[in-house]
Amino acid sequence: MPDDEGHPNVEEIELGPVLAALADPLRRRVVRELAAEPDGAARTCSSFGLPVSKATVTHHFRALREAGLIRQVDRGNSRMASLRRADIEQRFPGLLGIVAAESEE
Amino acid sequence: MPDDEGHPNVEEIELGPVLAALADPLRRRVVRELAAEPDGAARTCSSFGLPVSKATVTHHFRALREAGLIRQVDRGNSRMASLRRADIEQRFPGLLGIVAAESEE
DNA sequence: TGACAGGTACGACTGATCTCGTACCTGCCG
DNA sequence: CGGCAGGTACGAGATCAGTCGTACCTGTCA
Repeated sequence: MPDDEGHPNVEEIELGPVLAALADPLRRRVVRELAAEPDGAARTCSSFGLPVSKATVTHHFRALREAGLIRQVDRGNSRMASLRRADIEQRFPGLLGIVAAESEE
Repeated sequence: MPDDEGHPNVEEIELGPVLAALADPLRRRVVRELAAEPDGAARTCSSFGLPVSKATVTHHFRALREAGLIRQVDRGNSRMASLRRADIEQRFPGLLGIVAAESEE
């Protein structure tokens, strides 16, 4: 099963890119908010209210998607992002919990 | 209790710098090798045989030290590095296990 | 149909990061 | 003492990452 539009499949998720993606505070915030929602929840990119331009938002979501942290699917007008919770938990158990436990600053 | 020579104390260890430090494969390798040794084990910087110059080795060990991942103490001629296992485990439980579980490539 | 909102693509700028060479300091040992 | 090995400091080069503006595409909705 090949990659679907830049989404690595589970066994292709590498620790290096994942940690690099999570090194950015804005991306960590996205993951944290998604982790706080019920499993499978999907939100639009713009619903996070990131304090950067649209182009930069796209850039950050691509980083998350290519690292394998989120899945993005087109739904009509927008593109919904959801956390790949089970996949990440399978590859790196506990990692999501560490990110989710970080407090806002 | 102030920082000791660039070593943050436990409550000052932040997730961002830690993840940024671990995003580099060379630094992850150092942490992995230290994690594989008995607790408290100390090794010289050069004993890891990193495939980079001395100056670059110093750079990477500073990144690890300032993130709070290792502790470096002068011992005569050399500077011994040891993993801050308990400190990291207290702040981010499971993180070391994730890094240690990564296989060589 | 036309306007608009959500996203993407591209190019550009800026600052950080990785890398190195060189110079230098400090113990150890012959 | 003199050399050497382990590390650091500094400066430089190259590459990468975060940011933006602009242009553009695509559904939705009045």
